[in-house]
Amino acid sequence: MPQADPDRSVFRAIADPTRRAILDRLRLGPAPVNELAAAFSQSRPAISKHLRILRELNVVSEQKYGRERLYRLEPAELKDVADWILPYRDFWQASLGNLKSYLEQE
Amino acid sequence: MPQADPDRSVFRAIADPTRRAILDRLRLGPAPVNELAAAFSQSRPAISKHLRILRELNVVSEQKYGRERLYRLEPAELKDVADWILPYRDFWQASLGNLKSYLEQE
DNA sequence: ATAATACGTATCCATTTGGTTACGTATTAT
DNA sequence: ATAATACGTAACCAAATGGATACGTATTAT
Repeated sequence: MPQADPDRSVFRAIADPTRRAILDRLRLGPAPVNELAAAFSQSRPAISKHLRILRELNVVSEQKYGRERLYRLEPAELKDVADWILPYRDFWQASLGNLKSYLEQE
Repeated sequence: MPQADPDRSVFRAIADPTRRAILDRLRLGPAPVNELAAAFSQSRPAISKHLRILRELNVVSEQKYGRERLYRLEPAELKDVADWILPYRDFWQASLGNLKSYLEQE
């Protein structure tokens, strides 16, 4: 039984590098699909599919303006990622601390 | 031409919920494979495959102790996730701020 | 020496993923 | 009215993913 429940979390949204790049672009401000697609060496429908996933996982929202669709960053769900990663912070800070004291031994 | 370059980033490591759970467990301390596998309703080889991916993406390390393999969290790569998510923080804080002032208008 | 344990790996399989081209539709330009 | 633009979606496809079972090997227990 391969995979009963497909992952609906925001982690799937950011798993793909193209989708991360789209989000990075949207951080600068809303953009229509064509502008987003122009930045990648992929077909526009491919970008549309990525946008659909981002939409369904509520990481972006869409607004119709004439024949364009403005895509806008909806960062609320991304907070889940930040929340998940947070407890790990102590670990790499500890490691960096160890490295620091190791270097200072020289 | 579907996908020239497979994603080797840490984002792939944390894309799968089982792997995130493994990492969460390892935050409490190193563990042998059987203990990790016991926590999931998956076969041990399935967990071994997840561990291999986590190993290859340098999110965990393996150390042989007798016939056991101790897996340990290696959080350095996870910092990339934290670094990536960081700039988005301003956005959801802004949204929460807006909500707050909206509520205070009442 | 033999059996049991703790793994990793090989093989196989169904599903998902991420891409493509072809096409349909709403909106704007001519 | 007709053409062009800006999309979304459908159909299709190869590769990747995540699972299972079967098996091999090193280590420990008997």
